[in-house]
Amino acid sequence: MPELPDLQVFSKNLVKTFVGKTLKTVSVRNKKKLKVSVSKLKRSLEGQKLLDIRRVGKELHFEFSGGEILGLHLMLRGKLVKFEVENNAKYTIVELLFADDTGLAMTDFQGQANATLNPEPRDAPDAMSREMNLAFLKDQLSKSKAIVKNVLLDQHIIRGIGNAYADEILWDARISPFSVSNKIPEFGVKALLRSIKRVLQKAEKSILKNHPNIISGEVRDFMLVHNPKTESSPTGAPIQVKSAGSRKTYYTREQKLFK
DNA sequence: AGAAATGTTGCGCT
DNA sequence: AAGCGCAACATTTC
Repeated sequence: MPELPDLQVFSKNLVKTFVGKTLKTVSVRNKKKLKVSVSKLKRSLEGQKLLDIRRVGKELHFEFSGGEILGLHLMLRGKLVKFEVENNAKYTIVELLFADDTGLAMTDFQGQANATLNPEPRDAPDAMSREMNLAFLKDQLSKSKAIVKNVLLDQHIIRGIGNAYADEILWDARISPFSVSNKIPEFGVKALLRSIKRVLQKAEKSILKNHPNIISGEVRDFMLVHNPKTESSPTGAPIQVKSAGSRKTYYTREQKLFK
């Protein structure tokens, strides 16, 4: 559910509540997606101090004093819930209980949200990182015949952009989501890069301002085109919708189609 | 009360 | 063979 800007704000808010605390117990209520044994997870993390929480792509990384990292991925419907002493949330996947009896649970009624111990570092740069620059984007687009929206969404190429923000970014850059990646000229790639950074940065600021303590859910009321309640873009063009499965692409004729 | 929404994986088709 | 489209995940929330 949440996308990069939401997760970025969650990580900041979680830092305020939990960093510096010592983990008393980690409990796994649903181990379908857990790739290590529960005993190894407990051995690695329990008794360790939480040093930092960072967003990496669409994951949240909890860094502990022993050097181990717990990665949480909320997938489509995962939620984070704070609790005291006892976690009564339904559909809990994992729960962290700290020494002061405050805790954090990750829940998901679909059972898709997952936890990883020491997630593998990936080559693909985070959308907000310095490595995500013009040279990189140009290179990636030049070697792909896929439509540009699919490149933005491909977590093996760029980490962190989801369906809704991909539409917002492409509208901001005035590039059609159906443009063929290797046909986009340099000025288009530049615009796209600027829009990636601008749209994500603006969204993060807005979420932080309007939902200063949020650690769950998603905020998308400010979205300009990826928004079923809106009929036209700020510049007056009717918004078109194309469905692919259950996911939708929102766009307008203002966006240039390179093919 | 029925539709809609988000991400990832894996499979089949072109 | 790269790239697309779909199904599955299974319940909540609007």
